[in-house]
Amino acid sequence: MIKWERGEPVWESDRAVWKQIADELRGRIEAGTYPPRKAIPSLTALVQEFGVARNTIRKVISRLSEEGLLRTEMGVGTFVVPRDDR
Amino acid sequence: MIKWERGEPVWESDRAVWKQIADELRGRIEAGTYPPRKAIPSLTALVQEFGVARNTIRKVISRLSEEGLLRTEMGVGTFVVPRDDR
DNA sequence: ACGAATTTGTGCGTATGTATG
DNA sequence: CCATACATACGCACAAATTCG
Repeated sequence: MIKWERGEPVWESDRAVWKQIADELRGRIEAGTYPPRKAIPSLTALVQEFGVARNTIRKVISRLSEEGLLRTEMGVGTFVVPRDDR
Repeated sequence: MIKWERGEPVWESDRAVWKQIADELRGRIEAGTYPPRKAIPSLTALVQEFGVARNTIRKVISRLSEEGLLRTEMGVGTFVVPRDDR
């Protein structure tokens, strides 16, 4: 879980930022904060929330997609794959 | 298979460059041009050969690694995974 | 023990293309 | 036409790990 200070995430120095964000989003998916079949926030929104570059968020989405947790529809959004569909 | 003209690769316009390079390297692995357990050329070497950006080659390596064809050791190189180990 | 060279890893910025609404 | 959103591709800088002299 990411620690926050003054509205800014505090990154652990010994793990890649993208991995920390991936864990965070994975947690939100498991917790239902991002519900099944619903779109997660847009790339831009996640970039703003975590204060990182586009490519970093794209790497996270890419990884979670490989894990089967997310499915992207070009030009539409990125959606949480229901557990039954994985 | 990538077409070459005057020492420069000719990219098909309807497919992503990184996919064309991925197919090329996959072919070299299957053909034994890049033999099992041996290191493929370095990122820098591939960047020079294909005349593309580092990130583009990294995406190719990343994909082929996901497919189980390659295995990377940081600071050492990227190696062809023998068929028996896949 | 040290440092340089090599190689892969991470992160950022930017631009352009494609698809949808 | 415009806004939004994802896809591809370029460049740059620095970090981390390994190898070798």
